[in-house]
Amino acid sequence: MPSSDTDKICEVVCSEHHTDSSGKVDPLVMVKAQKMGDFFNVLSDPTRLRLISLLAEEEFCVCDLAAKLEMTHSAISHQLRALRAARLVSYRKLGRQVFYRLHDQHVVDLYRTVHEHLEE
Amino acid sequence: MPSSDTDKICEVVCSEHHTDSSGKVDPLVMVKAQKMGDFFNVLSDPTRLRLISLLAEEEFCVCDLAAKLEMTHSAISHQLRALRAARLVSYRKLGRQVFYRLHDQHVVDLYRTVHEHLEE
DNA sequence: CTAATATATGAACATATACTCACATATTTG
DNA sequence: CAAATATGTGAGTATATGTTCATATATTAG
Repeated sequence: MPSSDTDKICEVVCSEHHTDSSGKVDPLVMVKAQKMGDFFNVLSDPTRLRLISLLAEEEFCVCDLAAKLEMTHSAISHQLRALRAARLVSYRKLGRQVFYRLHDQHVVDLYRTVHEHLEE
Repeated sequence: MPSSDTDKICEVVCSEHHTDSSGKVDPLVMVKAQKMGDFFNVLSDPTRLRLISLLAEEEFCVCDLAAKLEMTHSAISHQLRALRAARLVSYRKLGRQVFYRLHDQHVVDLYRTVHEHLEE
């Protein structure tokens, strides 16, 4: 809860330093901030990013993804589930294998943009 | 730990379906994946995204940011600390106030790109 | 059919984290 | 000086989450 006795807001003073009158700028509404946060959250895990880095090159089955990341099938499957829920990957079944690929190019673009940004 | 008794990897079968020989594609190395994850993690919180949405428009002091988000000064200060640590914001002191602004345009671009992407 | 393989998933556990609370620091005001 | 204001921060708590483990489902091999 905001505005307790020991936590008052400064009403007039701060705003006087602003360019416009006072409150023309509004923050992103909560529901949109939440959705945007959820999206970034999917990309905040190293394992999921490594999966994306592989799928950015070609299609892979769960088995190979687990082998390349040297992690258990279970761990990989759980993360692929998260990527599926975020609609970041698609898949096709072939026998008992399931091949995953990136859902569209947009994620790759975002991935590469940030990847380059961090090369400094 | 991978490759327990109940968690063997399929060595040959899966790779035969691939275009190239087998293992030409390598995942993002752990240390880079971690750094990239850390970066996205900063953007995964709704409060921090709302702060960024405000700072994308103009400079604000902590007091006004707290007022606009209807949150305590403490909560805002904690999140600004995270944004500072990630070098996403800069600040200048003016008397007892501290005015924050986005460190560069790159974050704004990323923010707007994803914002538009989610408008579907 | 049974056995083996490939993947999916719920529960449990350990870790990370966002907020509150209390308090510290710094600056201005009286 | 003391009081008020603006911000920063450590500790505690509640929640979220990534992995392991056990198990379930589905497909293929024998």
